[in-house]
Amino acid sequence: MSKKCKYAFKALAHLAKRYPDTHCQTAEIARLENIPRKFLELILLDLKKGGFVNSKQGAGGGYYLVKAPETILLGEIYRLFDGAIALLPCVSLKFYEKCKDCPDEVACGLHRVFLQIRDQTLKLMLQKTVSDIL
Amino acid sequence: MSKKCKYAFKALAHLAKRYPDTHCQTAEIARLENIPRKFLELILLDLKKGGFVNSKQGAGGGYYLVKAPETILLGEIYRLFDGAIALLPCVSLKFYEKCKDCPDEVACGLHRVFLQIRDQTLKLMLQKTVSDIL
DNA sequence: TATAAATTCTATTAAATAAGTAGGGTATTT
DNA sequence: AAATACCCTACTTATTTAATAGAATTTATA
Repeated sequence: MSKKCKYAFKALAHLAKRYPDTHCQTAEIARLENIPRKFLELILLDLKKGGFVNSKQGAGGGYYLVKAPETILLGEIYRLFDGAIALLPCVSLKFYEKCKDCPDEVACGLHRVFLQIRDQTLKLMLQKTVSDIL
Repeated sequence: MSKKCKYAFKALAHLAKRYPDTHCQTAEIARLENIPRKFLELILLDLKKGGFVNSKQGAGGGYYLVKAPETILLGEIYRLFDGAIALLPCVSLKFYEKCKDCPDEVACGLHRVFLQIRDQTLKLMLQKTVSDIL
């Protein structure tokens, strides 16, 4: 997992603690969660584009969760920042790509095993939510 | 998974088909498995250093498995080429690193979830062997 | 014993990705 | 009007990935 993705999880967890009452500023999140401030700004912007958070500009503004913490699946966030959950593109659901070197996917033993691994990882990632990491 | 690691799996599977009778040359493996030849050479060298294959130099030489296919765990190979199986360094068994930004690992919600994911991935990776990808 | 075949070793390279940093623009409150 | 805080684009630096190149070494065999 990239640091960007990890920081995103931590930022969401931070916002979840305040949900739904109030909002937080990037400077506060950055300080309390030990995330470089300018880097965090980019991350929160991505989370906003993804529809997970919203913001208020100007003095006294800040970020807040749009959805309840228990409705934000960890897998969705992972995909937003790091792409495929699968270890091989040919077993990916959302980022599928055919292997150039593999003539027959159905007969491929690697495909079979890493599909199993993807299945169980995906199951947990789509079952666990932001409220599970508080 | 890096291509290097995927190619390593495919090369091992190729050698496993001949085990224990005969050996294969890199040129043959490269051609039949669609792997760049010179790249494959480096990979086989790493597998040799890792103790999984052995080689015979000179005309008529080649590579062959040292261990039976069913004793080569996919997780070992993965670690040799791509390092940690875990998605976070702080939940890695063999490549553990403390998170600089996290004050308390035990209380960390991310740690908890990604430890679960690591556990189930590790279980499959150390249970499946080269003979499972033939 | 020369030659061809095959592995071994070292170095280099091009492209992509990761992890930030910088600086100004825009909106809002006081 | 000034301060605050998000918004946006660009840039940088280091690392990793996926090879490629070429020569050295070893071995079988003709």
